[in-house]
Amino acid sequence: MTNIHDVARLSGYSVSTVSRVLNHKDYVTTETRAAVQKVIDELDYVPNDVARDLSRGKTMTIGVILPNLDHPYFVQLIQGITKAAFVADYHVILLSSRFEAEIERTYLAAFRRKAYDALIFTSHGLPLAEIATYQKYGPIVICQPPRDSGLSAAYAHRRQTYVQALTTLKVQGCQRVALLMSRPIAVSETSQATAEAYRIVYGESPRPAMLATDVITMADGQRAAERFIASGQTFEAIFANSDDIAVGVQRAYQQAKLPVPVLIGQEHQLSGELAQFPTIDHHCQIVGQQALQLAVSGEKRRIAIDSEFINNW
Amino acid sequence: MTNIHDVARLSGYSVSTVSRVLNHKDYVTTETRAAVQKVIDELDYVPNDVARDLSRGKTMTIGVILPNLDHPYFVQLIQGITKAAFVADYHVILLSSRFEAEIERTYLAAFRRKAYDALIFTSHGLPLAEIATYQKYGPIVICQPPRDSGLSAAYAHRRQTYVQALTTLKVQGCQRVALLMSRPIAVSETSQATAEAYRIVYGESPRPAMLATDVITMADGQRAAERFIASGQTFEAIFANSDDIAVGVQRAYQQAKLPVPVLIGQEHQLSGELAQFPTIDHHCQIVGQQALQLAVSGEKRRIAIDSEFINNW
DNA sequence: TTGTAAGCGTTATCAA
DNA sequence: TTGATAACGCTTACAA
Repeated sequence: MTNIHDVARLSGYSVSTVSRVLNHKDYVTTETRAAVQKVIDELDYVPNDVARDLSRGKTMTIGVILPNLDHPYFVQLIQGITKAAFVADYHVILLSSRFEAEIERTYLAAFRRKAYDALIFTSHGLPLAEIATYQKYGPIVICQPPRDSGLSAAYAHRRQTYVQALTTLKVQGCQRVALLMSRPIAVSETSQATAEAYRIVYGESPRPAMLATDVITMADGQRAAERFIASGQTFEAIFANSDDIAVGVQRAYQQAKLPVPVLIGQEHQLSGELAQFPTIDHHCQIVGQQALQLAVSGEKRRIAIDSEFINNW
Repeated sequence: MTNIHDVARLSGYSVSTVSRVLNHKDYVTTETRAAVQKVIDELDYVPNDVARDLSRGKTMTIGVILPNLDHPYFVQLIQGITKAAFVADYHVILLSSRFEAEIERTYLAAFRRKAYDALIFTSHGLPLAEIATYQKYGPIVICQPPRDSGLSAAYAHRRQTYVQALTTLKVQGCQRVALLMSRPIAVSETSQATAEAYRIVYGESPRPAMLATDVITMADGQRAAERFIASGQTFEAIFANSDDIAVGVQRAYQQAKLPVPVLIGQEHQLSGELAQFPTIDHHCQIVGQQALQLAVSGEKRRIAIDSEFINNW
C-alpha cells in the first residue's frame, strides 16, 4: 500500500507539500506541483479516505434510520434524501431499525463513536427526549413533528389535509367512518394527526371500534375490512393509510358481496389512480431533501411540508 | 473529546490494556478490567469508529451502486442487501448513479481510496471489463450475468422464464407480440435475455417495430402503447417489463376503445394482481441477499436465482 | 498479565 | 513557498 510518505520520499518533497498538491492548495510552485504529480502518477497513488476522515474529524456521511422499505413513504423519503446528499457531496448510510427501539439505540451509540456526521430518523421507536440527548454529538433530524423535544425536523404537515379529506366525507353525508392506521395512536404522530382530524371534523374522538391499527400492506387492509364486516358494523366511508391498503379494503367488500364504502387513500400510489379514489400526497421526497439539508447544515429548525389532497374523480 | 489515552492516564494503566478491555480481549485480570471500566464509565468514554477503521484497515461498509429507487427491482434488491448486511454486521452505503458511467467511475475511485470494503453494482453503465480491473482493490459484485468478465455476481436467471412466458403466449395463438424494455438491447443484459427468449420461442429475432425501449414507468408504458396504436400495428400480446407498465398499456388501449392485447407483466407487483395478468417474480430480495454475501465473503463466484412465472388466472 | 512503542495515512500548525 | 512535526485515536507486535 503506497502512501503519502512514499510520494514525499520519491519526489524529494515533504508530506505536507504532497498533501497540498493532493488538496489543490495554494503555496505550491507550478514546478513543485508538477514534480509531485509525476510521482503520484507513477506510483498510481491515491489517498486513503479513512485516514483523511480521521484527520479531518469528518466522515461526510449521514446515517439514515429507517424501519424498512416496504412502505412507499420510506422509499420516497430515501429518494429525497439520497438526491440531496448527492448534490451536497455526502454519503448516505442505511440503518434499518424495524421500528425497534433497541436497534435505534445501537445507531445512536455508533453516532457517538463518530461513525456518521449526522443522523436522520425517518421514524423512531425511541422517545424523542432520549434521542434529543444525543444532539450534543452532532446534528439529528427527525421526520415527524418534533413537539417540544428541541430536535430539528422536516416532516409532512398532515393534519390540515386530513381535516380537508374527512370534511369531504362529511359533506357527502358519510357519518360512520372507519380509520386505518399503520401504528397505534399512542406511538405514532401520524395516527394522532388522523384521530385529531376526525375529532375536529366530527366533533368527537374516534371510538376504538372504528379504528384498525398495524395496517401496513394491502393484505392487512383486506383483513381489517374483513374484521369490520364480521363485527357487523357498517361504515359509509373508510379512510385508509395508503392507496394499496384502500384497494385491500375494496377487495374485502367485493368478495363479501357487500357495497363498497367510500374510500380515501394516501401516498398517491398507482393503485389509487387505477381504482380512482381520492388520495393524499405527502410530498415525501421533498421532506427527505429538506431533512438532509438540515442534517448537513446543522441548523436547528423545523420545516413542515404541506400535504396535498387529490380528488380528481 | 476524551480518548483512549485519557482513560489510560486516569486509570493508571496503558492504552493497550484499555484497548483490551474495550475489545473484550483476554489477558486482563478481573480487577484491572473493573478499574479500567470504572474510568471509562466516569469519563463517559466511547472509542472513535473512524480511528478504529483506520487502524484495522476495514470500514465494515459496503458501497451499493444503484441508478435510482423508481423501479421496484432496485427497491427489492436494496431490501435484500440491507437485510443481509444487518445480519452480517455491515453497513450499506447508497451510491446513486442514474445509469451514468461517469458517476460510477467516481465510486470506483472512492473504492480505491478505501471508502468501502466491497462494492455491489445493482446495475452498471460502465463496461464489465473496466469494472473488473478494480477487483484488485477489493471484492466487487454485480447483479447481472458476469459473462467472461471474471466478476462475482448474484442475479436473476431470467431467460428460461421468459421463454416459458412467451411460450404460453404462443400456445394461446398469439403471433404478433410486442416487447417492452427499460433500456436498449445494446446496453442491457435483461433486454438481451428478452430478445433471445423471443428468438427461441418464435424462431426469429424481434423486429425493431415490435420493440419499445426506455419504458420505465406506467406512463411510459401508456405512451409506448399509444405509439403502437398510432403506427397502425396490431399486437395480439404485449410482454411488459413490469406490472405497472402493463397497466399503462392496458389504459392506452382502453382509452383508444380498442381491444386490449393479452398482457404479461413482471416484478409481481400489486397492480398486476389487481388487473389479473400473469407476471414474473425475479426474487430480487434473494438476489440482493446473495450479492451481499458475496461482497462480504470475497468469494469469487456467480449465483443465479431462478425467476418464477406466475400465472394464476 | 501488562506495558512500550510502532504503526495506520492523513491534515494542520508553525517555524523556517 | 516549503518542511518538521504534532495531532487525529486506535490496534497490535513484541518486550517485559
